[in-house]
Order: sequence, then structure tokens, then C-alpha cells
Amino acid sequence: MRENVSEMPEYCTVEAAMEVVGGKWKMAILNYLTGGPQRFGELKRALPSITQRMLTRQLRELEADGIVLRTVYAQVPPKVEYSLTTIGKSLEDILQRLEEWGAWYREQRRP
Amino acid sequence: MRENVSEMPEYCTVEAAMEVVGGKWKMAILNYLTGGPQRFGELKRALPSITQRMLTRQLRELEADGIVLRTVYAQVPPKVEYSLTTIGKSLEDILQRLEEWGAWYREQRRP
DNA sequence: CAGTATCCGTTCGGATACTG
DNA sequence: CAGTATCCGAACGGATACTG
Repeated sequence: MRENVSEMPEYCTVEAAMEVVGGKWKMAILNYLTGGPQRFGELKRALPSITQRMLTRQLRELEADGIVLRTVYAQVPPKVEYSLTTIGKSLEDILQRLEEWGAWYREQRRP
Repeated sequence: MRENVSEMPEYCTVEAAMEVVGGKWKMAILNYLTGGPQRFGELKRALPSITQRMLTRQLRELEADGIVLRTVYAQVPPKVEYSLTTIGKSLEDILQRLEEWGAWYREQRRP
């Protein structure tokens, strides 16, 4: 046990991480962005069950947290691309493992 | 593109994973369980900001999903231990990386 | 000790309609 | 195309009291 709370061994570091990437759709969104920049509509099609509103909100939060970069092209019709920032790219390893784990877990539960 | 949706490349595998471990506290709980079996009260102290009710609920969900094992000892006063199942242990690698990432992310955001 | 039960306010998330 | 606006129910979260 340490005296200083801020120095506690692993004091809710996982908690802190989940505040950033713990949103219901965030990991899935980020996973698709590992394939390179994606437009809003592409993400919408990739995640059929997310609503437009939720996609917008989760993307805005990820942007505010420095994970995702939003690039607006001055065109008509509008074109907006979302991509991973350097910080976002540092999650790629975790995302891949999560994806593998998810596939494996499904098999385990369906014997 | 494949014809069969159920065979789609990575169709929401990450989504499926997050349905299981995406709860607000689940990753943090699991992270503490990597240190070995923990009693209810130990987990409560480890996660000071979770309420008793929420801890109970998240543990029950993890148990139902086969991630956590709940062992009740027939004693007075009661003793209940929570531990990772084999499936739960398969998350240890991800949990460690998530913890490392969380610590690193904090530094990045506080320059 | 390890919960359950109840109440209640806040936040999250979904459905639908509309717009520059 | 890439969003907003509005409404609403579900889930989250806190406080408090009670129990085997």
C-alpha cells in the first residue's frame, strides 16, 4: 500500500481507459478506422445497428478525446472523413486482440 | 463482400466483445480479478467509486456470461469469492494492455 | 459480510423527422 | 452526404434502509 493515492499501483487506470473507449460503439468504430480513413456513411453502413445520432455523438467524443481526427472537405455534397490520430493508432493492437477474442468467445459460447 | 451476412469478415466481432465486457466497470473489475480471487468487499474497496448495487449487478452479468465464477462459502459471516473462469483468464492479455494504454494516455493528455 | 429493496434524478441510447 | 432536432424509454448511479 502506498501513502499517496495518485501513486497507487493501478488506480483505476483501466477505468480511465474505459471512460475514453468504453462507449457502446467506440471500439467497433475505432476498429473500422484501423482500415484507414472512413467517411460518415461508410461507418454507418459498417455498423448497421447504430443510429445516425449515436454515430455522430460517439465520433464527436472520440474527437474531443484526441482519438479521432475529423476532416471536412469543402465540397458539395459535403464530404467528411474520420481517421485515427497518433493516439488513436496506439489502440490498434488492443483492437485487434479484442476482435480476435470476440470471435473466439462466440465459439466458446456456441458448442 | 460476401453473400452471407453471418460470414461477413469481421461483422461486429468487436461489438460482440463489448457487449460482454463493455459495461462501465467490467474491465476494471476483471483487471482486479487477474490478481487472483477476490471477495466482494475487496473489490468494493478497490473500486471506491462504484456503488454496492452496481458492483453486484456487473458481477452477476459477468457470471452469466461465463467470465467470472462466483464461489459461496457456507460460513457465518458469509464469504463470497469472485474469480476468473478459463474464458475470463483469456482476457488477461487485453486487460494488461488496456491498463498500460490508460496510463500512457493520461500522460499524453497532461503535458 | 454480502448482499436486496426502494426511490429517484441523470445520462445513455433509439426512433423518427427534418436540413444545409 | 452528413448531419440536427425532438421525444421517449432504458440504463446508470446515488442515498438510504433492511437482512440471512
